Amino acid sequence: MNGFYENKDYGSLSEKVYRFLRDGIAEGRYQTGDCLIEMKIAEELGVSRTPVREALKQLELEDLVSSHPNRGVVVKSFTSEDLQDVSTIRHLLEGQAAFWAAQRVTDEQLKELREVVELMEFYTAKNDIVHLVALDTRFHELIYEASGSRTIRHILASLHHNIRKARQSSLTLPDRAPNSLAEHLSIYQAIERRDAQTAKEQMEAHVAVAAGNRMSD
Amino acid sequence: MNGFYENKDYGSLSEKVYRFLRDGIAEGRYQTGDCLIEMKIAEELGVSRTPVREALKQLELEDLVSSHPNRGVVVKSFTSEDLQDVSTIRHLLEGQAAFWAAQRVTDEQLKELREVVELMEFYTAKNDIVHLVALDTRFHELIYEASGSRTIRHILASLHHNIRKARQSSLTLPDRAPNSLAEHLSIYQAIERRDAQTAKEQMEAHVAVAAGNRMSD
DNA sequence: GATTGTATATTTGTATACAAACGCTTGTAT
DNA sequence: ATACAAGCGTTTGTATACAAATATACAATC
Repeated sequence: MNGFYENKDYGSLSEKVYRFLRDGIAEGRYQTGDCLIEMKIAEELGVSRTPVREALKQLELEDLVSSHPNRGVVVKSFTSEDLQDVSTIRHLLEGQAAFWAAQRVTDEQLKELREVVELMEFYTAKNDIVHLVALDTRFHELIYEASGSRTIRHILASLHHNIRKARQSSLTLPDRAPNSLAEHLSIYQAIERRDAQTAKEQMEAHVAVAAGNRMSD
Repeated sequence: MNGFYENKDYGSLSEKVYRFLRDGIAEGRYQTGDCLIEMKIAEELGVSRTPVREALKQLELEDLVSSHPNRGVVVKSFTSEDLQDVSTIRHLLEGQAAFWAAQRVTDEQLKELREVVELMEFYTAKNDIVHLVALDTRFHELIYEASGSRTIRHILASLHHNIRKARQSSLTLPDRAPNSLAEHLSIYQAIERRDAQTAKEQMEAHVAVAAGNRMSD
């Protein structure tokens, strides 16, 4: 099958279609320039056009596809310059998120962050890349959360998908894990002692390195 | 009437409904916490639920409303902290946009920018606030354009609506016009001589002041 | 009196039917 | 042969009908 029904079955059909298409674009199953026809997708997935339309609308607002009126939607292209720009923007925003997180983090959030870092130490020792990637994502999400800024969370979540697509061909480099751990630890420690400026600088350095060799998410 | 049919009649119905609701939220016609019921809006506007759904979906993705499953969508609240955060984020991104604009601007775009600044001089002398506000918006949009970054344009356009809503009660201060002109001129000059760092700094200063007393858009 | 179960109303989620717009092909006239 | 127009097929845009989910009100039972 096409994997559609293997999705978790929580969420509405629109949600499922959305995830199916979004992942399809990120994984390259839908290529740049491909035309996404509502009817075809609906038939393939065994649903009606309505949830497909909603999914396409969402993709359009996330800038992953562009809709030509009465002509269909096509998968947008991402130049390497686009990717570069997204990295820079993420650099700016992640730094600011860390800054705010240091100022606004709650004890509960700090505890969660600490746990993530400790797990990172554990899996780094075992060189377990799969878990480390998941923990990295979790670490960053916790910081967005701790920043207390709805807007920054919103923007970074939206950028996430662009990054995924842009990154489909550039592979993860595993060797960076130990360095990555040290960086995460520095960020955590700065936040723990409420040192906003340092937290920001450490995060900027971390994102800059990650952007350079495409490791963390 | 409710003003819906006074909209320009280009664009689809969904577009028109979207603009109607978005402006309604920005202008306070829909208050924080209000429930937006598809059927009611559809009846009020004399359209079916389908375009209303699309409009609500878009508003949700712009973070202006939140949708509770099977309960309806409600207009989100904006705390003063949210507004503060949006200003900071805008500060960062506008600075970066100016930086890139200085590096990437085309002669054609430079000419347009110059024309806008000259018009600003003209209307500042006449103290014509209405035209100045429009020109200010135009100036910033041209810089987004010149930055060549699709992503930054996308994010800033989206923030624009949040800012509009958050700002509904804080009025425009007219006295700043002469200072504002000088700031725009400095930014333009830095871009003209391709001085990216200065363009960025000037823009950041400009946005910071504007955020402080709510003048420019 | 409090709690729980059921019926009902409200609202969203999805499917389908129909209309309008656009591109493309084909046919005809010059 | 080429230019232009008419017709057809494809695809989106919109309306409507129906199904599913949830809250609410009310009654029954403990």
